[in-house]
Amino acid sequence: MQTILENLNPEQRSAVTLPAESALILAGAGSGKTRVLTTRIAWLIQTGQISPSGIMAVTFTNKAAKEMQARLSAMLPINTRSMWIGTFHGLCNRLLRAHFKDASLPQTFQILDSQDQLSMVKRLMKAHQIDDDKYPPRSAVYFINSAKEQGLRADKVMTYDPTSRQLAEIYAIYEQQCQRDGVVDFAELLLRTVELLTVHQPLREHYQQRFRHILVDEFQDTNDLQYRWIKLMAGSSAAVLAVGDDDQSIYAFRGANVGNMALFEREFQVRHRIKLEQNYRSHGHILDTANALISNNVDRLGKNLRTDAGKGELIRIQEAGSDTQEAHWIVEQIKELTRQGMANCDIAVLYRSNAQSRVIEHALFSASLPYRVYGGLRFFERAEIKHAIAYLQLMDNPHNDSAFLRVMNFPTRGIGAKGQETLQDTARQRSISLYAAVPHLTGKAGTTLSAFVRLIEAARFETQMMSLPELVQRVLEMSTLIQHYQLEKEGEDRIENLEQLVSAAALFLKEEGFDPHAPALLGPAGTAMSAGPALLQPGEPELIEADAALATLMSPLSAFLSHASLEAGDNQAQVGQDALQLMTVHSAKGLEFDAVFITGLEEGLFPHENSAKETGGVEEERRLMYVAITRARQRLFLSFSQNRMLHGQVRYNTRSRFLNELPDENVKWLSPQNNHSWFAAPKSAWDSNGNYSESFNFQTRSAKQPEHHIVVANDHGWRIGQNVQHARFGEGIIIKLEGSGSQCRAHIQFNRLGTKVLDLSVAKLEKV
DNA sequence: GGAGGAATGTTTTTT
DNA sequence: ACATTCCTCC
Repeated sequence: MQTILENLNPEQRSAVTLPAESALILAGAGSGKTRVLTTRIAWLIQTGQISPSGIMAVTFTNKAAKEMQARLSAMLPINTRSMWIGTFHGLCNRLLRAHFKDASLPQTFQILDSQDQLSMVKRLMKAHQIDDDKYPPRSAVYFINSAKEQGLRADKVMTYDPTSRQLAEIYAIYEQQCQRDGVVDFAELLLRTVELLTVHQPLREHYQQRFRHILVDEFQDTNDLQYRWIKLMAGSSAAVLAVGDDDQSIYAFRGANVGNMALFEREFQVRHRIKLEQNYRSHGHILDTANALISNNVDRLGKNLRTDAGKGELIRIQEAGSDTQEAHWIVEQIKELTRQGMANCDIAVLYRSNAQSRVIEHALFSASLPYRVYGGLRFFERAEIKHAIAYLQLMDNPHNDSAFLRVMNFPTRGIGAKGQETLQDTARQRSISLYAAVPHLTGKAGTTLSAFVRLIEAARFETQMMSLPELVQRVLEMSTLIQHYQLEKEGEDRIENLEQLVSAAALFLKEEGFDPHAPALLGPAGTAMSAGPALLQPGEPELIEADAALATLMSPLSAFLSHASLEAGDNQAQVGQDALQLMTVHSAKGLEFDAVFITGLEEGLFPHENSAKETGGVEEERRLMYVAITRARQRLFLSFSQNRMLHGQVRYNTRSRFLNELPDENVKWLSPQNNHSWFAAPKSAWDSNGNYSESFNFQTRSAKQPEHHIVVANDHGWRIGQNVQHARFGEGIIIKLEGSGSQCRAHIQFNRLGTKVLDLSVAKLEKV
């Protein structure tokens, strides 16, 4: 035991050896958070306080869960597969599989990913003749997901105007359809589990007694529903160890609620709050900079990183004339770093939004520097893979209409739009799935669709004794997907991907501990999995607890399909041996590099202009900047550009307010500072709530701008952030200016009427 | 059913 | 600017 506690600093050690009660660990960037989490688990087991089955550890990403498992098995000779370590969604999936009857789900329920969810909503809106201009499907999806995150079903959503009533109606229709199809979306996995545990006392008490220790990673990123789930699983006696960093909360835009940290302290009667402030990653100048920047935020739980490493190099700041020049400067700096012996893969170029990568990529490519861009399509999101998966889904659960629609005519088999419509009408009239509606059709559509149904049935019959990889292989043949892509001009890659699906299936079996030869369609007891209608009677209280191993809960096929939805696979970007790393600041969270470039530090870009409209938006941007800075171990380079091409137009931006928040003694300006009073925002103009600062950016239509010439005065005298009064619209604030000369428009956020775009030569505005 | 042109919407992202 | 999706026409 001594060994695992060795080399921990006092803070880490006290976190690892906390008594069995709930506690909050404020883990700063680079403070050894994962190490503390895994060592805590190992210590609990090794000291005999708990058996592995009494522990649950929750993360947000599969990557984090895997890393935790890997580190644990390196520390302890235990089988981590049998432990409850996983993502929120993965663990809820397990619970629902074990108690599908009590959750009113079919045994083979399937998981919709975001794409599927959106197309389902689109489809339903069309079928119910709901105007998708007035109610964009995206916002309907957003409405549904946020309602679910608040724990609200369609009949419980507050409606106060025609719009919300319509959205609630869409939600209700969607909910019904999901239940009929036997599918659940991501939010539903959580909500179903929360409802199940709320309603089902014996089940709830069972798990509350089982898990004596619950550990939650990245607690600042939890949403309200996830918090409720943790609370239900913990009950009154489990010890919850919440690990997080409020300064790294950058996901409020998708429902994360930092407030959960404070709420947790109150509701779980937390007596121990431990701060991990010793940083093992960055040199002094970098940390000082990060600390100074983040101190501009109010309402922090409070934390200051320190390091034993030396001050290191000053942070370099470069002002470029244009985005192209910025990219060239980056190339030069990278060349110098690699000349000094730094590996490409230890250097990262970060940006606020993906659109910025293009120019940088171009410069790197021209300089023949190897790079890898993160983000983009992942394996299971590729169209050809989604098609193959849809066939597999139909074999597992033929009532999945989304899957049916995706492939009933792919590859094309002569089922036109009309036939599809007839089928959908029939199904809707009878309240049955498309699959079940096929026998009711007559005519040509009926014949071709029956053939399709027979294909699925034949596939099920033929493969009933096959292992999963064999089954996948056979389905690729029977569906004629491979054949189809062979005829396509550029189908090579797609065929390669489809073949990779077979090996992905084999790898999956191995990783999850399935018998590699077990029939893929049969459930754990060797029984056929029921793909029956979703309307199941709640069974008797079943206290057969969910085993952590998927192999005991699902057929290999069902398990593989959940895996495909829950873990979309790697971003299969350019895989270079020793490549530079390009990514957004968001995706850099949790990573670290010897040298980091943070680019595009301009008002409107970083902080992003949209953030000014949201409450706390600029604070979140500042945390994002904090995350970016703390990725760097030795060298940090910051850059901004006087103009850049965005959305096909040249934009003129002022430098980011964040640059001015960095202490002079930690930075070195490489370019002479441009100090036009209206060009660089004076320090005094910033407001830590961030609502506002002096800056301007406006767009012009001229296609080619001289690269270094930038000074275009805002001749109309208006500034972003100016409070204004309009005769009809009342008071507001200018949030954006565009155009120049006589064609200048201002975007104004009015206090009462929302945002309007006004022509400055026409509108009568007064400064307030 | 597929090619090709118009319309559209561009912050961040995991599950 | 550029990618994606929609829509029309053969």
